[in-house]
Amino acid sequence: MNDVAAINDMPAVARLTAFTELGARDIADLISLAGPMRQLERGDHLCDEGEASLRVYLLLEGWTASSLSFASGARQMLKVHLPGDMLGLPSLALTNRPDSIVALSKIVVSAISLDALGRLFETNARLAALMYLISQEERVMMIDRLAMMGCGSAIQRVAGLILELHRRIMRSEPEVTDSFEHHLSQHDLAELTGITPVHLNRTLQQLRQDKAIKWGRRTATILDRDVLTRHAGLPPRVLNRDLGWLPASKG
Amino acid sequence: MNDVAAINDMPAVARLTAFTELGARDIADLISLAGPMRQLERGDHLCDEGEASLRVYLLLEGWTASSLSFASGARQMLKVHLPGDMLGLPSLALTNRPDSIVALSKIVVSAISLDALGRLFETNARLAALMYLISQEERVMMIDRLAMMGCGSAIQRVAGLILELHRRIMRSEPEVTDSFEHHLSQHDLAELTGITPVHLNRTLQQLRQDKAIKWGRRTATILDRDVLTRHAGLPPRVLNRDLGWLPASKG
DNA sequence: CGACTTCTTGAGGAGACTCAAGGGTGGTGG
DNA sequence: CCACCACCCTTGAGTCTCCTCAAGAAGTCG
Repeated sequence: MNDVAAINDMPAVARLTAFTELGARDIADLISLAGPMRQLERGDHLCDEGEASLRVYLLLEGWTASSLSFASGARQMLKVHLPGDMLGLPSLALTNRPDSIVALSKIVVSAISLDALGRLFETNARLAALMYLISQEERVMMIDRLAMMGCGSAIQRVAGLILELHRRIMRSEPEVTDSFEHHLSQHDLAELTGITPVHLNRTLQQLRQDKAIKWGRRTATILDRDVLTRHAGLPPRVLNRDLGWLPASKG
Repeated sequence: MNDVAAINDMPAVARLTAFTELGARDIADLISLAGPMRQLERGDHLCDEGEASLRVYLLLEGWTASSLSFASGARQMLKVHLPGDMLGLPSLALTNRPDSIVALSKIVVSAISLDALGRLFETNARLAALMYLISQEERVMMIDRLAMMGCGSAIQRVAGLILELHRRIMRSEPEVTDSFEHHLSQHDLAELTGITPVHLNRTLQQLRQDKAIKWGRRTATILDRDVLTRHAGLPPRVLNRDLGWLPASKG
């Protein structure tokens, strides 16, 4: 079982164990979710807005982004997904997907059938509750981004975004310290922060001049986290590991 | 049991049946979640950001809003909650609440203990999956608002917000058509849309001049939904009722 | 009636946008 | 290996939306 080996040491498991320990049975149930794998290249669309929402994916390798288009043609990039993230969950609630999912690098995803998801709720309440928690964590990330979009100057948005990215990357790749590889063009950053590419460029340069970051085409470095944090203006979010209310593990 | 009667015909149930039918057992399990009730007046804080997140609430009557403050002192209002909404769920994932919850009118809430929530996942997989779905629906609403904050002009944001509010109110109060009661000052609207009160006022007047809406202190009327929709630039979201994958109801 | 909050209106300024053009960088094919 | 092309980044100048500051009108409550 190549798939199992691939998933076992994967960020998808780490995403859950960030909250609490998993038993062998839990990990087995989690792995059993994963269906057929699929590879895509940078720029490929995994799915498009408006489509029926029949499937959910687990991102195994690479980066993707979900984005949304307005009638006017404007596009807003909603979120960058890193390995271990589930893709397309919000669509479950709707008849048609609200967003498109595009590969930002070469990626590997595993399709998850809705039936498998339904079965998980029946057979493993602890995992189900953990997935619920992850949904709430996603909501918190949206909350922070929404707040930065509403209140924030360009520099605040960019600083906040970089900090969030760095935090998430560090969680899935413990060897990463202040430097990390990324797959975002300045155009992508602009769509994520809701400012124009031109102005994003000037904003990045201001952060470079402040010696807060280095931002290269593929590598970014955080030079002064304090300056960034001060710009962002939000406290760091600490995951709750005090989860006595969760259903007990079955082993 | 006064509480039961109060909850039985409540928007909280409607929120779930918007997706699928519930059995008597499901409704009973849902009602058993509800703990002690609490009343607050407009302006009261149900909970404050930074606090430990020990409890979740179900909003039974009235309107609340969750908001978040920056180090700079700026405040962003994240969401308006209507009767039937659960309050404080995102906090479950964190040690400290990211947002404050404030009453926008006289409200009645019911506290839900985390233990009761955990038990629900063990005893009623269908309800658990439905609550998961509602979380995804909430994420979609955040997605739309995030997009409007990123791409949108002031008028676009305001139009989108009013449409969203109206849609949600109509769902919980079927007798409402184009006019509805609200509990939002212009200052609140400004914090929700991320623009200044002064500019919000001018934006409202523009919408009034276009004969798109009436916006009074307590009553709003949608005069021309098409104009609003065109301004908002997003398609309406239709809930998915094709949910064969959900665990079966136990009766 | 008076004190308060909320809404409205005006004028000037700043941040972000648009349009436009020039310079790097990486990839492809001859 | 070099030439070419496409894409991405960078920089400049002018404009517009939205913000800030400030004061006045209108509605609300005791």
